Amino acid sequence: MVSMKDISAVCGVSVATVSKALNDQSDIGQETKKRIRQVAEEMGYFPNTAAKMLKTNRSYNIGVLFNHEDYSGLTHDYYAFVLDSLKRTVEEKGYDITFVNTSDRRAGAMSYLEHCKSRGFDGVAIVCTDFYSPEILQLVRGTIPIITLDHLFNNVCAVMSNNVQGMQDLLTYIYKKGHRRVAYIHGADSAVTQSRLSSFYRTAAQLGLTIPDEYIRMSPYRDTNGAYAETVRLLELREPPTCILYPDDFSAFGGFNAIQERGMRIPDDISIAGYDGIRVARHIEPTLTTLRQDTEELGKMVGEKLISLIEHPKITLVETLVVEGHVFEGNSVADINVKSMKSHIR
Amino acid sequence: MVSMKDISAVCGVSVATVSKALNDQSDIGQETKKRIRQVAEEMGYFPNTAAKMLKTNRSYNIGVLFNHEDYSGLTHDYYAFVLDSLKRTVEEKGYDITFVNTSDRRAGAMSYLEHCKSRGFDGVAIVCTDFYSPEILQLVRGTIPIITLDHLFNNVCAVMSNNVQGMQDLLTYIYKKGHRRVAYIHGADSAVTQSRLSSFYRTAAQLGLTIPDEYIRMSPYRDTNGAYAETVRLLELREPPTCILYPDDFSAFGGFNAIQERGMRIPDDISIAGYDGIRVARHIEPTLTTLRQDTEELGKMVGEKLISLIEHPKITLVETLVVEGHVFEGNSVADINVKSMKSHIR
DNA sequence: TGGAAATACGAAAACGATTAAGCGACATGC
DNA sequence: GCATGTCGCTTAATCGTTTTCGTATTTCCA
Repeated sequence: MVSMKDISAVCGVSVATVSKALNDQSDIGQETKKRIRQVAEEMGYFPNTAAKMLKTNRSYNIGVLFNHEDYSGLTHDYYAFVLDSLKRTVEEKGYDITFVNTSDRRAGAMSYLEHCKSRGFDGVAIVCTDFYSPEILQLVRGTIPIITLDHLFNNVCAVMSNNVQGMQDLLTYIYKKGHRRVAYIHGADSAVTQSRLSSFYRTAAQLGLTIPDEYIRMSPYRDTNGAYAETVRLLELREPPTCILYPDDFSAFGGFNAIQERGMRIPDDISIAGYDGIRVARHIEPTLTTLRQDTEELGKMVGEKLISLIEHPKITLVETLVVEGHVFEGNSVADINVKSMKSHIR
Repeated sequence: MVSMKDISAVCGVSVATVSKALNDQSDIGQETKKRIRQVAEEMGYFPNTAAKMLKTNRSYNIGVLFNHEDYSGLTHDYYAFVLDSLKRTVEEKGYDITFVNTSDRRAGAMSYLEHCKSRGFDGVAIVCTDFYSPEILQLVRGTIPIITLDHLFNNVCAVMSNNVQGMQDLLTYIYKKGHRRVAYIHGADSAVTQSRLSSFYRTAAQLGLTIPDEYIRMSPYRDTNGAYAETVRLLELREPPTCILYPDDFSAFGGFNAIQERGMRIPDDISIAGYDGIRVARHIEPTLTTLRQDTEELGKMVGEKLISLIEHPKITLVETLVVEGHVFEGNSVADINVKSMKSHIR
């Protein structure tokens, strides 16, 4: 690898001058600068990142924390799309992305925070993990700029998909379609689940819906079998719902199957709705009505805010950025309004 | 950050000694080593990766090349699962993963190879990209250990999903189910496509199947609309196929919809099969018969071979590792054997 | 007991960059 | 005419490690 020393030798100047020329510093002659840059170009020079890091304490490298263990991480459409958008956003600004090592559990391995400091990450995006683990707490309390996705820590920047508004929009949409008996199979306990669930209750109350307790069930996220089982139980009620909400689109497929196996049709006999807006939901028949989260925007926000935190720490607000989703209108929710029936007839 | 110098001061030894103690070198006393290690632990020491890299030319960092532009990259189930497995594999061995920056197209930005050298990657896994681009060629010809997924370069290690065997197994399975009129909508031209297509023809010949030209169609990977359109054309043939193979599971959904919209049922009226074995294929009804690629094994192979290439360059063979997939038997392919009809009746 | 070998440690150079301080030459101001 | 300022460059220190080589001390054996 050609270094500044090599260039300085060729140009007959000191390495300091080369450094200044390449970094566009002020105290250098136009002529010299031009010549040095040209020679550097010809010799195929590129900087040694390690040396630069050592001296400047800047890595132009961002850590991304993705935990697999209990979470689906990378293989979850939602996170994959957010990461994809995040990657493009920061790469365009000259940053690279490195995963925070979460699998090295050998003796003497470093904690997340230590690992991040050791690698010299300029900032860390915590995307998908157990936010209550001690290691994560240590990390967010450290001195590295941090941003979280879909979780709030005190005094830490966060990007959140608006689950409250999302659930409200989705339920309101369903209400407007004429549904009055709406069941909600929610996911396992988490901040996200709580937002959605309380929004569900509040919106139902505002709309004047009464939700019997047996309409509220739990099934872990992305567990099609669980969703299947809960769907069966809902269908067996004396007064079954006319519409079922699922924790996510994936779970909705479980419900989908339970319903079809009993010879019922969607949406004619019963309506369903998912959450997330994963691709395949738009490509099956009937297309799934769901709350589509804006993963492109979420990833972009995470990246831009984190870089702002890194580059302008003083003037960057510690705040929570909220990204809106929107109802994706598939055809899994039937319109059962009397009004609309009439209009159909007319 | 506490450095070796700090530790040396506390212990009253030189930094050289500290370095040796922490790196388990030979020429150091047992007593001193123990003491230094203990102090290091107490002071919360961890190494400065940049300094270490600078000195040793080892980064314990692996570059992963994922291009989004025309390829679905991260958001493609297949690649996401491979990456997930790769990540776990290398992290357990103490390596981190950094994406090769493919989005920085600003003036003066580095080529892939320069970027990799600049970051000091110990090795690079080329997972998903346009393998024919000049930048990629420059990269594989460089001096960094390289491994590719699903593409062969001369003198470069590769991990391949066995597309030849896979297609053979899939078609044979379908044949055994009694199908004699099998259509294949293949993906856009690539090494993978060619393997599958030639395997399809060869297997068909071996089985004594005659495949009319109009049964072979093209639709880009993961293009549901394209698959939809081609399916319609196949269904409109004077003698339509009894089974249609798709480029991938996602495309199969396009066919799925085309078929259902025409009031035909799967598999009673027509059979379909996908390729890849993405999750959702197992969770819709009818479950999709497909060739499931072993993403877990693929990612593991990529990681292990690359690390072997890095750590034992002399004794590591430059070879192509082939990973077998297997037919996932859903219920989208009907058994139309006379024999089995009989056995049904019996 | 003397000398060779083994052992434990330190001094210093190096990796490739950045940057503060300094220095000569020349122009400017009063 | 002398202090002052500006420009363009060099010198040298520094970031935190690793590693070579040298040296002092101990051990071992003839």
